[in-house]
Amino acid sequence: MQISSKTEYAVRAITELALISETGKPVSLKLLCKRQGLPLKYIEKLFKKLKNFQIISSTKGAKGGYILLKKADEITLLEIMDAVEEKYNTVLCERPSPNSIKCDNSNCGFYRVWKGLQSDIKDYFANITIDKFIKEIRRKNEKNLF
Amino acid sequence: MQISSKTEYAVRAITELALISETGKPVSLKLLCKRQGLPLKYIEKLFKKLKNFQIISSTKGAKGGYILLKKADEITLLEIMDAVEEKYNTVLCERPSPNSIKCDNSNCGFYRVWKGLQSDIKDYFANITIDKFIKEIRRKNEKNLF
DNA sequence: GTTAATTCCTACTAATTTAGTATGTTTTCG
DNA sequence: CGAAAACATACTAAATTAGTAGGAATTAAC
Repeated sequence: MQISSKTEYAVRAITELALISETGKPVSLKLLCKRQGLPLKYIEKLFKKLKNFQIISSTKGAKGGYILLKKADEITLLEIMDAVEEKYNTVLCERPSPNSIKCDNSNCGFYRVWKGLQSDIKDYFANITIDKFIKEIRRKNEKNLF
Repeated sequence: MQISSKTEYAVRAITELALISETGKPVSLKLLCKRQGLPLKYIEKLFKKLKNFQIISSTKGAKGGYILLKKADEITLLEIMDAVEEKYNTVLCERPSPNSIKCDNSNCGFYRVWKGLQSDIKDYFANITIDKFIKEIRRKNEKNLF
C-alpha cells in the first residue's frame, strides 16, 4: 500500500489539464508543467501511463497536446493510482521476499484482514474525483476575491 | 502515504505476542519469530520502535522477553504505523525535493484535499485493532475443527 | 518542404529506502 | 559461571524513486 508522489504529480497535472482545457483544444505538457511547476520529462512518463488507462488522449505534432477523455467528476483517484502507481495493492504474504511468508490466502487470517483493508481503501479512493480538487481550488480563489 | 512490510511484520509479531502471552510471562523474540517465520534481527529493530511508543515493554536476560502493555483491542493499527513506519503522512508540497512545489498549506487546494484524505485514512486505521487480526485467525481455526 | 512544436521512445543515473545481516555488548536467571 | 535473552551499532545488497538526457516521429503553419 502506498501513495507516492507519482500519484500526487499525476493528480496535479490532470487537475491542471481539466482547468485549462475548457476550449476542448489539446494542451501541451510544456504549458501545463510550467503552470504547475512540474518536471516535464517526468510528467511525460506519467502521461503515457494515463493514456494507457484511457484517462487522456493525445495528438502529436505542433499544436498537439493532451485532452481528458472524461469529465473531472468521472476521473477517480483510484484509477489514477491504478495507472501510475505500481503494486500498491500487495500484501506481505504475496510478495516475493527472502524470508517470504507464504500463506494460503483465503485461509490466512492476516491475508484476509489486509485484503479487507485494501478493499475499503480502494472504495474510498474510488469515490474521490478530480472534481473534488477543482472545487477545493475554486473555493479558495473565490474567497480571495473579497 | 504508505504501508510497507514494516507494518505488516510488526502486526504479525504483535499479534503472535498477544496469542502466546496468555500467561503474562515475557516472550522471547526467538520463540515468537520461529512461530511466525519472521527474521529475528529485523523484528528486534521494529520492537525497539514499538517499545519507544509504549506498546510493549521488555525484560532483559535469560527468561526475559517482551510483553504487551495494552490489550489486543487497545492496540491500533495507527499506533503501530506511527511507531514503525517513517513519514507515511507527508504530502508532496511539504516534502523536500528538487522541483519541490512549495505551497502555503491552508491556502493550497491540493494540500487541503490530501490532508483531508490522510486524516480520513488515519481515522480508519485508528479503528482497527490487533484484536481484529486475532479474531479473524481464531474464526478460521474454529472452522477447521469440523 | 522546411521549420518549429509537440508527443513518443529508450536509456541512464543519483539518491533514498527497504529489508535485511553481522557482530558484539550487556543483563539476568539458574 | 554459562546460557539466554535484550540491546547497540554498523554494514550491505537490492529495489525503488524521482528524476535527466538525447533523440526520433509526427504534424501545423508558413
